[in-house]
Amino acid sequence: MSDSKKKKDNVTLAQVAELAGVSKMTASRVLRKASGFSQNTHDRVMRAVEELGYVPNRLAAAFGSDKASTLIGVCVPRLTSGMFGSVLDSIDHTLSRLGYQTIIGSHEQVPETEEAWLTTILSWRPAGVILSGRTHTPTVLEMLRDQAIPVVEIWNLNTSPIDISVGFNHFDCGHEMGRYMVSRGCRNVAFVGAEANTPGMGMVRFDGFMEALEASGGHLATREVLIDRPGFYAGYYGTETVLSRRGDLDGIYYQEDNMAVGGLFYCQSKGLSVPDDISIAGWGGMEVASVLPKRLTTTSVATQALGKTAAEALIARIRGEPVQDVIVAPTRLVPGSTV
Amino acid sequence: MSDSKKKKDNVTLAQVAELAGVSKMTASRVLRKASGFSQNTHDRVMRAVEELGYVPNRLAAAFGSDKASTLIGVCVPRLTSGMFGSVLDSIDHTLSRLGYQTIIGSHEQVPETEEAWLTTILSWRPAGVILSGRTHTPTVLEMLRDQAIPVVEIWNLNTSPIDISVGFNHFDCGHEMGRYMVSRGCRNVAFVGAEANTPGMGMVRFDGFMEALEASGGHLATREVLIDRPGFYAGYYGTETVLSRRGDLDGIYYQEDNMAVGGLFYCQSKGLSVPDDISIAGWGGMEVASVLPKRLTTTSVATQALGKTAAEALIARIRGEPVQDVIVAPTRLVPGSTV
DNA sequence: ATCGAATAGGTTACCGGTAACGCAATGCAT
DNA sequence: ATGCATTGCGTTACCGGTAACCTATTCGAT
Repeated sequence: MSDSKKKKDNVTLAQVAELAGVSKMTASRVLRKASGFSQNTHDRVMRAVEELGYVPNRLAAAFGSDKASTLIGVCVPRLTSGMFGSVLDSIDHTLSRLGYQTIIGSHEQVPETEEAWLTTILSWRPAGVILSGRTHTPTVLEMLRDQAIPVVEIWNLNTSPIDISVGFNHFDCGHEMGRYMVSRGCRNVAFVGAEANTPGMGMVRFDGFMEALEASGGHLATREVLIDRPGFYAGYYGTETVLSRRGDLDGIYYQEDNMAVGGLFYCQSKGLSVPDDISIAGWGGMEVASVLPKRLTTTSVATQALGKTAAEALIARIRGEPVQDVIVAPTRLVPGSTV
Repeated sequence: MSDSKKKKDNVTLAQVAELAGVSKMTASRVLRKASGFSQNTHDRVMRAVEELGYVPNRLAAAFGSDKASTLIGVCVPRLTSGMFGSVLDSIDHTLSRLGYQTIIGSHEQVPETEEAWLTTILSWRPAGVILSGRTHTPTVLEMLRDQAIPVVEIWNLNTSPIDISVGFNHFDCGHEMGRYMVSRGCRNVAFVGAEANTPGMGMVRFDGFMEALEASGGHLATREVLIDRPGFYAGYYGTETVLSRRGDLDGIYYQEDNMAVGGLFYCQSKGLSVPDDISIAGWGGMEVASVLPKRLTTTSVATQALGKTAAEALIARIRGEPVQDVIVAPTRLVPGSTV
């Protein structure tokens, strides 16, 4: 149908302009919906675009103007996690709806990996970046300052953000769960976490948890933070460890739900009754928590809302609209039947 | 420390060249590790880069040469799935290691969404794209042909790919599981799937499963394909449906593991014994399958290998190295204790 | 009728790299 | 000593848009 050979030479704006009988600049104005053209001109340009099958070259646009970039860098701890997957999904949908494209990266909780990623991404002159966590290398801070680029830090609440922060209050999550577990009769509890070498926000929840325990009469009997990534396995084996260490536990708080589920199955395999013999609580409100024979007691977190809010805040800042600097994404303790 | 003001004017290659006492072109050659410079020149340029803190502008490079783009577009069905998350993670790591950046998108199994994404992405003149599934709109095919851009289709095996295909043999997966279930005594089985409106590869597995059933003496009693996305919930309620429809089932094959786990819990809640009363099998080899009280019978699939292979094949093609057109990623039936 | 502002559109220069080409100096075989 | 290939490096043009600036027309108000 079309006259495409091996590799069709891309149609340029100049060709569109020529066919429409206007200058490049006018065609550019029409396509960017800027002002300064008549309805008649608009129609002629659009017809030419249609006829030639013009595909704009954003590379050229972004290069020529440095305001025209619609690239957003997003760096999360890992892509394999359902939680971050959900956040990323939400970010990408929102950005895409607003006309931006997402370049991703994962830092695996290592600040130097984030730095390497940022160095590369900045060479694409993105319109903004979304980082996660609040641990950044000095170089990262310096680069972001030098580029004066909009930044959103997500996941954790950060009261003095680089630019904008949208996150959960992990401390409060842990605190609330601590109080709840004590109120349900837990006295001798353990914490099971993961990623000991590169602690993420799980440790902040632990801090809140500890504070609540101490304030309300509970006691941290032991804790086990595995080197592995959080997940079912880690929860399973972490539970084995803490139980073998202390036989008198009456509750375990896990870094997140998958670990809690792993723990739940471990307890089940040992004939321990939950919550009669031992209570179990997680964090995240992952889907699996709700189809278990016993609904897992957990903190449900709004990952979709977090992503959407973060993306919208970033674009608002890019467009120069007013934005709140610190936004707390909602979390909610959901009592199940495991505490 | 540095003299950064509000917004540091970016250091350009010209400044680097001037400081090194060479021409822009020579500096460019050094940085691209092209040939045509002496060791002495190389050192001087590198010292100038160091001193000025030069950050290359890939936008300009990619724009000026159209061979220099290191942007790769990757479009998956969804980002929230652990399986696709794992593939994406693997792709991103591999691309990053090879010096490329990943722009993502998700199409939710709707070809038109993929088309819209591709249109946008092509305006960035990427070095290549990775798509998933084999359902593409005619416009997508035309655009890819016109741009003559390297393409890898992942996830499903495709014997006549647009360019390169790296995928699982879903048909064989289903076929193998069908034979296995019959060999373990299943006769009257059901299939529970998801995404009825936009079927993905789960349906191909079903086709293979059916063929095996018919060939080996089994019988498909009923099937339920939910509108929802695959997941624990969908599996739970899908199981309720097929069991209420047919009380005489002795086996259920699920589109994937999370659904199977949901089904397992449903059976458990109804006092059905697995596998004595009913057998359950999934697909995917997700982590949760191995910490369950009963190890789920499933097909383990190499998502990491799939991603890595796909990324490597794409880059090889971009670099003009020889590549196999059709690559099958390994899958393996893993007997558990649920069949 | 006159004037200033608003509107429509063109011209020029430039963003920061890279490809293509050219040329001098060097090395090596005859 | 001569011829020729190789190496090292500079010059020029260009990629495809956009910003900044400028001109000509139109229009309403005085």
